[in-house]
Amino acid sequence: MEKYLSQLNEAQLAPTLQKDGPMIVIAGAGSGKTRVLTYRIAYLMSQGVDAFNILSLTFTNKAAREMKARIATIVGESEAKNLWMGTFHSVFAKILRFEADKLGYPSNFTIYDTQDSDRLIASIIKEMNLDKEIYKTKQIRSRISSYKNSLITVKAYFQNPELMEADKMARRPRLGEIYKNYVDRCFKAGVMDFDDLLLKTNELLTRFPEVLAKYQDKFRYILVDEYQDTNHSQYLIVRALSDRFQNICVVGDDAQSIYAFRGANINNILNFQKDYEDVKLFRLEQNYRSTKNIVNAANSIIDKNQTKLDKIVWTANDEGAKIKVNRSLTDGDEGRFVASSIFENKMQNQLPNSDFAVLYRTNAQSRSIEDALRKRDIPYRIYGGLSFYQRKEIKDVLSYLRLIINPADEEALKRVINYPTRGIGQTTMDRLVVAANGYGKTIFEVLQNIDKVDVNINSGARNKLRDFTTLIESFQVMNQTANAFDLAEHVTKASGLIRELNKDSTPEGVARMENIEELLNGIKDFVEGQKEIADATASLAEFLEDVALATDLDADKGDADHVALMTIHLAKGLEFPYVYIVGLEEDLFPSAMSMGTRSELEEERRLFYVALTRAEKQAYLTYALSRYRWGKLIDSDPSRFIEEIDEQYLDIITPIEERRFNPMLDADIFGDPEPNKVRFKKPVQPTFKKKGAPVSKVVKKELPTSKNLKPVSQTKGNTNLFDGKLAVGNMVEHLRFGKGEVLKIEGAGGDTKAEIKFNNGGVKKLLLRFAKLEVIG
DNA sequence: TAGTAATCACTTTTT
DNA sequence: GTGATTACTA
Repeated sequence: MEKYLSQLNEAQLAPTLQKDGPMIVIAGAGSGKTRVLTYRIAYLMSQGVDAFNILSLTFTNKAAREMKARIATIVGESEAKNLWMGTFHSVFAKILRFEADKLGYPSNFTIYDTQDSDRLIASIIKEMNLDKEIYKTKQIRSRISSYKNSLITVKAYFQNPELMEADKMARRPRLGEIYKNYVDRCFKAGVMDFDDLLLKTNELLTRFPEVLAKYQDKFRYILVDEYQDTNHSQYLIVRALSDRFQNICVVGDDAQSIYAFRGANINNILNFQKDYEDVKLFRLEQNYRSTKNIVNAANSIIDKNQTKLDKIVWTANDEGAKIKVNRSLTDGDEGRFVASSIFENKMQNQLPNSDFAVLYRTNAQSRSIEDALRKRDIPYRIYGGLSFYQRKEIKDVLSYLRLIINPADEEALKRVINYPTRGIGQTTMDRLVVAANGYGKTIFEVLQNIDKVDVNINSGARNKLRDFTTLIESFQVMNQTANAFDLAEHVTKASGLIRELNKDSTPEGVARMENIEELLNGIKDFVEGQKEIADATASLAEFLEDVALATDLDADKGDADHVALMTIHLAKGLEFPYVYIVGLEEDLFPSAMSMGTRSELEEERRLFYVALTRAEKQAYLTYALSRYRWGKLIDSDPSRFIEEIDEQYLDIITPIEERRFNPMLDADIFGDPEPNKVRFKKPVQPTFKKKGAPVSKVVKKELPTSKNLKPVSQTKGNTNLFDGKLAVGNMVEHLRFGKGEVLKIEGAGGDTKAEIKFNNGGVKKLLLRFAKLEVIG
């Protein structure tokens, strides 16, 4: 232990050795807080505290795993294993599973993700015959979510005239009813959503004093990381559990509070000292991560915020290079700048790809960066966005598995009952829902008694329903004996999922197939790791829980060498030698939706602070003068955040100036006489004739108004794919090159080349890649 | 009911 | 620029 403690500086050592009592560590960015947490836990154990009595709540499961591994090297694997470590959601899901019967839930409850919640809310709104223009699913979901996070139950809602009045004013008087129906349906389905995992934990701890006492006694030492991002519900859990022994250690940085939108309450950290008696306060202010330039620049930004704790972050590191600021014409140029800059830095300094990260405000921004990196053959990985487990094909498999574990799971059932198609249509489904609601039973129970219940379903459909029920029941039988992997593999085959996917030989279809294989491999790994657990049901349920609560970062195997692309939110807690913060434009960052109030803007500013402090050696800030947003080219101004940085830390590659028409900069690369006008205000949706027409037959048609082309398939939304790849519909807006004639098309698939003669006389050679066109000649 | 085409809704961030 | 939903047709 001694030799580890000697690695800490004085400021880090003090909180590490503070064994008992309430304490708060205000830890500036890059000040080694993870190290303090890790060593503090190891120290506690060396002082005789039993690992079983320590609860450590982290922000991601990955962080928990890494910390645990580190502790294991100090105190030994077998002891470290006994620590309770993980996110709030995963730790309390485990406890809830154990105590489920007290709250009337089955211990095999399944978890609804946001998409499941949305679908359920949408169907409730439909069943209630409400106007979906007024009752917007996502808005309703977010209302319900914030009620839950503030511990406003349905009952509390109806006892609170103010809330009801507020919803009435918002023209949604029946929101309470939707809330009630939603909660009832989840309960009946034996399902919890993300917020329930916290809400129900609170309910458990308040309603059952003996349960509270049990866990208070168990978790004698509690540590909470990223305390600035806890919401009210989490706050109450921590308070309740730590109430008896008061051995509570919270770590955080108010300057990095960036989750207010999901209910995080910055006051939790600001007021911690008022919540407990004799709170010891520690500050970690020395930054070990970044250069002086970066640290000072970051300080100069956060200074603009009014709400903050006193803290001076400093560093003894080198001065370092100034922060480079780059302006581009378009988002495409911005991507190319980032890619070539990464390329140059890599070459000059012989660096691995993993030294680089590109951070952005919104997931949608990844595309232009991706395209540019791909062109330069720089390996990258996108984190977040649509995570692996949210992909359609994966959710389909998981839904089968969920249904096996918990046949009451309504959303899982709705998802798979007719996929692959079995002739069970919307009408049948609607009647089943009506029957289930009428009998107060779950849909699956209705299915199991389909011959005894009174439903208006003809015998053909009945047979199909019976087949489906039998199929699921056979899976359930298999689940009694088989392990999760064998079962899952059997399910993908017996359900017809594999057959369905095999029909699709497009690259996307193949990718979906590979994803399923990857999922099966994941289950296999999980099973191997769970060998000691005899109960197969428990292990499948546990796998599903892990999956439901996994973050995209958790899935990172960390082996491949790639550039990381992610939102700033996801980058919290990470660090990279080279960081590119892109899209620094007004309305994008700060987001147009967060400029209404000072507190919103301050949160955006903290977000920028987080982004900048990820960089160790060099930071780049980039912005574009115009950018494609929701398919249209939009002009943009540089972000105010760039100007807020003290100039002395910046190296402006391109001057910051207001966006004005500038013939030098704005000259249209396609020779468009009216460069500032978007030619086609509304994209013309070409309609096509004759399916599967060979390329050679149709290339002479006029773009984009041609009525004579026929897309081979519509694989995604309104992207009309022509002969696999040519996106005629997109071409109109994307290149705004006006009408023209296709002279020649060479090749097919991802590398199709097309030569197009435009009506203004120009001839361009285009490369079609990933349903996008790029000018190559 | 299944399959295809058109339209909608989204873009703030996530457990 | 795209996935999801809805509308239409066979």
